[in-house]
Amino acid sequence: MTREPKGNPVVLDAPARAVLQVFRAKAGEARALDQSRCPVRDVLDRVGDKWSLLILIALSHAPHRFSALQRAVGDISKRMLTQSLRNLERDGLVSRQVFATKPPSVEYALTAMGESSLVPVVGLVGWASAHHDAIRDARLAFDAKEAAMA
Amino acid sequence: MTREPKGNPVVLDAPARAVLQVFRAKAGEARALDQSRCPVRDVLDRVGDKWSLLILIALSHAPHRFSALQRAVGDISKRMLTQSLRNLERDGLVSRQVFATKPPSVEYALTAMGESSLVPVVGLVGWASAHHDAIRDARLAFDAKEAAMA
DNA sequence: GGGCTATGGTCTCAGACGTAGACCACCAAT
DNA sequence: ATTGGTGGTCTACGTCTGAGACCATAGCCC
Repeated sequence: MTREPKGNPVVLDAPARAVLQVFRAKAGEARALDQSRCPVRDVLDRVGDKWSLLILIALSHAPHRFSALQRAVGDISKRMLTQSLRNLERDGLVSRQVFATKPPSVEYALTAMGESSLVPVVGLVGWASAHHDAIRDARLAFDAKEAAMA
Repeated sequence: MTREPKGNPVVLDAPARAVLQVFRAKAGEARALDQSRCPVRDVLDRVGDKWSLLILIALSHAPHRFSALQRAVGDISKRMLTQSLRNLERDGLVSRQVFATKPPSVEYALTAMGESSLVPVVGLVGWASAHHDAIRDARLAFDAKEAAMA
């Protein structure tokens, strides 16, 4: 026992499993070849970045200028906004265009690739919003159990 | 020009856009109500964590013991592994089971919710692996342009 | 003119956070 | 007795983040 095969149905469909297999293969191969230079992992690092997703989502609505973007995201510092935008621009997800107005303004917009990244992102957001109640409950239960321990 | 409406076709389908709308609504409402306590955002924080995704993916193959997990992920420190596992467990994505063997062993496995999280995760991984060539090229181009500036 | 706004950033500094590695207690095999 | 393997914790160090000052420029108001 303690090892009973769980009865819950497989959640992943065939294409999802296929993608996972591809990922495992790439991860393994990359690790074998060149430790820590797995391409999928570094892309994930960027997408997984706290601010990048938020910026992408803000830009999904419309192009934004620097300070409009800062206001849209809410609690991001200029420093991190600059840095995240640089990374996003470097990765080709966001375009930067300077307008030679008196105080020069800069407009950031999603590129085609940036827009395409929204597809998996909304998947994630959808999952998150579908499960955040369950997660909150799990956290409460966990914290209660932990408090009981102490 | 510099402002021509881009001709690229809309990438998001209707359900995706709907999810995005929901996210924007939640984000806005949460920010209005209680700055920085947006539920979607904190779930995203966890999923977006560098190690959580890797752990989830490792566990998707089979349950792992602590040190097996560390070997599977590769370059994670015990400290971060412990911490990430605690968070994942707290959120109800991963279960922890202790076996009273002579050196007690601990087995971590995905819960049903953890498995369900793989669906959006593979979406992300799929996107990443589909685009990492383009991203690598974009980075090269960006770095070259930057070097030319200097 | 002096101060205020707003533009897009950069710079600095303190503090939070991640990492590597030692260490612990236990047991089996050598 | 040493070595290795179990799951962690603890500490010391270094990196990264966030808040805010600062820059140059051009209105605007008084």
